[in-house]
Amino acid sequence: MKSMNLFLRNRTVAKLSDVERARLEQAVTDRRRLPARATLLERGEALSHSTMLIAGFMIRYIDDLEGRRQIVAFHVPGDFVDLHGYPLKVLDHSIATLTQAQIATVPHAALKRLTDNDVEFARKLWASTLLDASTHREWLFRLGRLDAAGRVAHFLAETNARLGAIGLSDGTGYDLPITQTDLSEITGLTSIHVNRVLRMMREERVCTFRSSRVEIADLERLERIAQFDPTYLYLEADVAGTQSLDKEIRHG
Amino acid sequence: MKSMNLFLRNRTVAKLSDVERARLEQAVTDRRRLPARATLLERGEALSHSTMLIAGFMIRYIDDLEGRRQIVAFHVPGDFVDLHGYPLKVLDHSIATLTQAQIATVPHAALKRLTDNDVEFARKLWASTLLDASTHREWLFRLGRLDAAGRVAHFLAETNARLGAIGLSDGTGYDLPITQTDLSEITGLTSIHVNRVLRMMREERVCTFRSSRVEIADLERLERIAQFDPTYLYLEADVAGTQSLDKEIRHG
DNA sequence: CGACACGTTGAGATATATCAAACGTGGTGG
DNA sequence: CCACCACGTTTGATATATCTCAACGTGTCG
Repeated sequence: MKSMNLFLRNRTVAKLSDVERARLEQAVTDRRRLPARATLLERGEALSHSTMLIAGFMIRYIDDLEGRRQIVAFHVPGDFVDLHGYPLKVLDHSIATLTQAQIATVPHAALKRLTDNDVEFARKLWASTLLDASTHREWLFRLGRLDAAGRVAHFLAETNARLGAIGLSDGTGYDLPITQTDLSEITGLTSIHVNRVLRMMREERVCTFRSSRVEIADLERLERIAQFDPTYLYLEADVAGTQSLDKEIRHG
Repeated sequence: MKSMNLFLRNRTVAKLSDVERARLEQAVTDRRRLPARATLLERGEALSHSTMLIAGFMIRYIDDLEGRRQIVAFHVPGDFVDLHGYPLKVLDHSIATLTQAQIATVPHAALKRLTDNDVEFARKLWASTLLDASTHREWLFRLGRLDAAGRVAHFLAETNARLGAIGLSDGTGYDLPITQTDLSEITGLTSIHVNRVLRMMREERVCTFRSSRVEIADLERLERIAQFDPTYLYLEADVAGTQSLDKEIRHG
């Protein structure tokens, strides 16, 4: 599989041309497989290349004093996991795999070469890092304004939409081989409480999360519980099985 | 006052040269004053220019279904409030003033002109938007892992450090003309609980927040309660009155 | 088969929210 | 200059969501 096939797939901003995609592809110097739950980068390390996720799931996280981690980003195939490390040079967080993963590496020198000659391309890469920032903001909304059920539902709805955009969800379910503890580190809850929320969702026939798979029984209700409005993902309108709320509701 | 004087002041990344600063200054087409609590931009609006905050405080926020807002970013003088609107074109959140504010406007056409001819400068602007993303991530940590006292303390410690970098805090106190309700919308708490936390901080002689002013009695304790580690701000080492934790503690 | 990681459940503790009311205080109009 | 109003702050009593601790269940893999 080409590494860059999924990058910015079905996004409304920063759409890459075939030429740009090919150039990025050529800049890949290394492809490899990472085991599950492996740390790729520690907070504070200097970077000389960036990582494209081709298959599997990765996270970015920050630890507190007791070593409990807060996951601040969740990555799906096609995500340029640490492209922001190119302009920033040092990262303020760590990066790890959640599942076994396949990655491709692009040296910063190559990115420099590509962007020095092509302002438009540089602007697209810039925009792609801002999509991550947009997702950060929605996560802030999630943690600051939603209760436990809303947070879990929001993550499941968001992941459904993102996976839909890359062909890994048809809107009725998707594979998600992560633990309830991972989910708790994403949602700022305890794994025990996540478990109770999941039971409630199962009993209420909203969705199930069992043996590494999410089955969505009632997408509309899931997204309502989550107050999910996919605007922030900048996805093409027809992508994914997302019902989405009538925009007026949220904007009203 | 020159609009761009404070932009990226005392940051370790994306430091601007005098020439770059002057060019940005020349790109300013408009300066004006905004009243307190005025909305500058609504989520979803298309943008043709970006806003530099010169004086006062502004926020970016997302509303939930009941119209309660979650503040996702807090801006101090010298911040390019919506530079990310240049590559993104449409924003996923709203922007408003908290206090009376003074702003300068830079048209996107001018930004295009400046960056088309200067790749290095473009990369710096890119990096500056990534500093915001870094702050978003720390806020996720704050909401996901800290209790009420920690969250309030974290915001006060962060603001102390950021204001220190632009000469508006000497580490013992600073002006912060916002309400406890604003604070609650930043920290994801109720204003009543924020009030109780503030009382505790006052009684414990950590800091006071009264009549629009923060007085820090014990910065080290404030930062410990907040688990505050300013790495994510990418500030010059000697700036601000921040004590900061020994890095080893947090990284361990 | 046993070990280990992950999931599930219950009982009780605790942090934070909610509801209600009183208290400043600065600004405005009479 | 006073009276009043609006807004923000403060406090108390009570409700509730989530956490903590502890135990038990279940599937997978060596």
